[in-house]
Amino acid sequence: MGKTTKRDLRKQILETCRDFLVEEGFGRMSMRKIARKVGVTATSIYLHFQNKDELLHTLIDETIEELNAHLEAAAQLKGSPREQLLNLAQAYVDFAMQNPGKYQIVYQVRADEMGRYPKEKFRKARRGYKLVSSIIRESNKDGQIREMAPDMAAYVFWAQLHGLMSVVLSKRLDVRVSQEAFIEKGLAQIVKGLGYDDPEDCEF
Amino acid sequence: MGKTTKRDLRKQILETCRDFLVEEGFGRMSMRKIARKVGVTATSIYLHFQNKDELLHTLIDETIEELNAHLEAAAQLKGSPREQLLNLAQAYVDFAMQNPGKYQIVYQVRADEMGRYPKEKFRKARRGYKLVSSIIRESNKDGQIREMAPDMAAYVFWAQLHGLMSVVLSKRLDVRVSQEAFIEKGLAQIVKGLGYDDPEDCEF
Amino acid sequence: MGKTTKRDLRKQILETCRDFLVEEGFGRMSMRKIARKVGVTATSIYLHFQNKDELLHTLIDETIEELNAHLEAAAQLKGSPREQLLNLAQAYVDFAMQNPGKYQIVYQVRADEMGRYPKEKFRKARRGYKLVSSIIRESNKDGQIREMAPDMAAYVFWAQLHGLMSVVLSKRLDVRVSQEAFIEKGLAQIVKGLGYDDPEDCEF
Amino acid sequence: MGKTTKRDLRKQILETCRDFLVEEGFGRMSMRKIARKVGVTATSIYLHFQNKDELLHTLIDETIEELNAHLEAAAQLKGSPREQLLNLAQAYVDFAMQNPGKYQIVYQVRADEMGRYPKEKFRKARRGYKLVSSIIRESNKDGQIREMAPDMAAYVFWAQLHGLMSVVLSKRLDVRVSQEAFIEKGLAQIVKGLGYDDPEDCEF
DNA sequence: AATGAATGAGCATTCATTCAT
DNA sequence: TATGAATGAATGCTCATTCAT
Repeated sequence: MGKTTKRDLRKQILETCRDFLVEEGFGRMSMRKIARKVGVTATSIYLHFQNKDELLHTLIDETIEELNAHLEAAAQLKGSPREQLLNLAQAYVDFAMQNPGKYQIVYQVRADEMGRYPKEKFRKARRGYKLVSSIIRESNKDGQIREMAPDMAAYVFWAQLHGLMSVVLSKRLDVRVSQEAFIEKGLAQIVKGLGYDDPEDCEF
Repeated sequence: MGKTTKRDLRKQILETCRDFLVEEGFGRMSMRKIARKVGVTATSIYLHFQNKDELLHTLIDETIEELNAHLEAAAQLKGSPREQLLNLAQAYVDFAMQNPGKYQIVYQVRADEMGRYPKEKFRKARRGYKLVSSIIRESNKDGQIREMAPDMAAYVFWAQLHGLMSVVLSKRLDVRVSQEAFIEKGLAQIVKGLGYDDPEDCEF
Repeated sequence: MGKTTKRDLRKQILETCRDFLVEEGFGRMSMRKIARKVGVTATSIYLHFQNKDELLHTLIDETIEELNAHLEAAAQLKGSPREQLLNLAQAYVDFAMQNPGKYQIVYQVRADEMGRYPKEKFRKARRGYKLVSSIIRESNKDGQIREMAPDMAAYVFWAQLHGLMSVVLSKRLDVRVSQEAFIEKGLAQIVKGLGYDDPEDCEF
Repeated sequence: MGKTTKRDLRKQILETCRDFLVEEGFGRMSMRKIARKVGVTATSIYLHFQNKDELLHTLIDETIEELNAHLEAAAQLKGSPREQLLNLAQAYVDFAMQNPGKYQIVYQVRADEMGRYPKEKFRKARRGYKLVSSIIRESNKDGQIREMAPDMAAYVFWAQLHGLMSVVLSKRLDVRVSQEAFIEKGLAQIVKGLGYDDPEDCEF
């Protein structure tokens, strides 16, 4: 059991790093602070990560992987195109709300603050786009919606979603407004913007 | 005129500060660097700003003011509610595209990175919400749209808009996608999400 | 008077740096040690020198300048070519014996230890060569010696002289051997090697 | 054979240590770097050497032994005293040119950089002096030269030789000057300085 | 309104070494 | 004979800030 706890130093470091990154931002995160919080010498971090950059990149990589897994799981669920879109969006929202730290690392930490993080890697985070654009294409065939630029529409879809989460997580939302209602309304407007009629809206 | 240039030290500091903030991120901005670039001693900054935080807060304050002025100017323009909304959105987009640095200071610099920036001040940035929600209310009367939660809809409107700009400015948009087309499509989906039919779409 | 002492911080740093360089070698010399010995914070050094390299280069530059001045002063003295050579050599020896630290900085600190010290600068230390080779050329005209390669002979002359000082200063000379006698004998052998007969040796 | 390679770890360490010492200087040599290059853990070095100092001292010891062996081999060669001296000098030069690293470890690495290397050990490097002084004594009997202080002359001889090699190996020799010619001329001047006439010079 | 000198705290990183395995 | 995890001290350097001038 001593083993179990000790062996997880690597994991502990990553988690503590994430905490600092989210709570204090990249600029104020430091190897020493992480070490202090974890309870080891700063030197020990270097036994697990070559340097600050590598630590950071590992963090980003693993988090992107995790988010992608979430989205892909949601993509398995069946339903009408509109439902499928909402499933995806909901998975995204859930991930963000349940792991705000992780979400912010993938989407909000400023690119240049990320040091020399290889730009292409961020593109892995784009896996979601394809899922959405293929659903839209599907809907086109059905005739349910008429979307001439499905890829672009998919980009817009994610950007809008990101806008919602960004406002919620950065705590810039008016405190008198319910987060849940805001998100629900947001999702509705987003799919409506894509051309899907709200079934309740036009029920006759 | 030697005077004129000298007198502007305060302004120069603010501008240089903004440059660093945008180009290198909060973490790498420093009083010394600002001073060096401006051509004065670091000490001199303290004659104009009590400390780093105050400098930063001033910067944010002034930038929010400027953005608000832009939006209010756009709100003066006449037109149908849909046109008015698009005018506002366009003003916002223009400001962001023409002053990406300023935009990022108001909307993207992470709250906690901003040091101890008083949270309420960010709410000044919300003046835009009211403009939008009153337009929506107007439309409701017209019967053009039927929106039961105009305030919430306004919040979503801005969040989505912010999502678009955020993706564009953080350079996470796929390079093969035209920024202009993306923004145009985005605006279209946003207003459509609010219930305004695209006049070209369903014109007969 | 407080002034006088304070203002000399730059000089103090240079001298302390030299001490460490000579006593402990480049590798063990450190900004912090210098600062501690001088009685200031390490940071203060950076008010006078941009970084460790610049401090080092300044030290080398100034020391080379000083040695050159010594040699040039000696070159003014009149006398037979042999005497002139001995004057130069003696000036060199005197400088080395009186300022062992400075001497070692110019001639013994390993080139690559010197960090990125621009190679050409070391060539300034060669000013002595020209003085010697011109004396040799002079002697050739006199017929006193017959030296077909005066430049090369000058190089050898200095190298031998450096060999002598190097042995003395690195304390590798047998302690039972008198330094003065060693140097005197050394100078004699060196000029003899150039072809100048020792006047006392073969006087009739 | 796997064994053979493994068993040589001690030797590999010594050699890698020498490489670093020569290429990067004492200051930049480190146990970790050696270990990394050799392909073992830093800890492993401690199985062969008590600490950094012992590793260093072993290196010096062995290298001095090797140089001495070279000189003694050269001392076996027959010939006139002048030839014998030149043989010795040539052996020294050859060793230095073929093993610049080893040479520098014995003669150029600064004494105090060597940590607490016991000073007396350097005296073993003096074995060459005796060889030279006995040759000079021999010449005195022949009447070929008249040298009243053979020991001192021998010291000077080696110091001059060291001066030559030092200039060559520290790359302070003007690049336009041929190393070979420089050394040849140097040797000639050195023996001439001892009183041996150059046979070609005064052959009739 | 501005400077120059100084500080103390912090940072990323490297190092020699130890210890349990 | 070797490793992996850990440490404590050190290094070069930057930073925000203060103070006397």
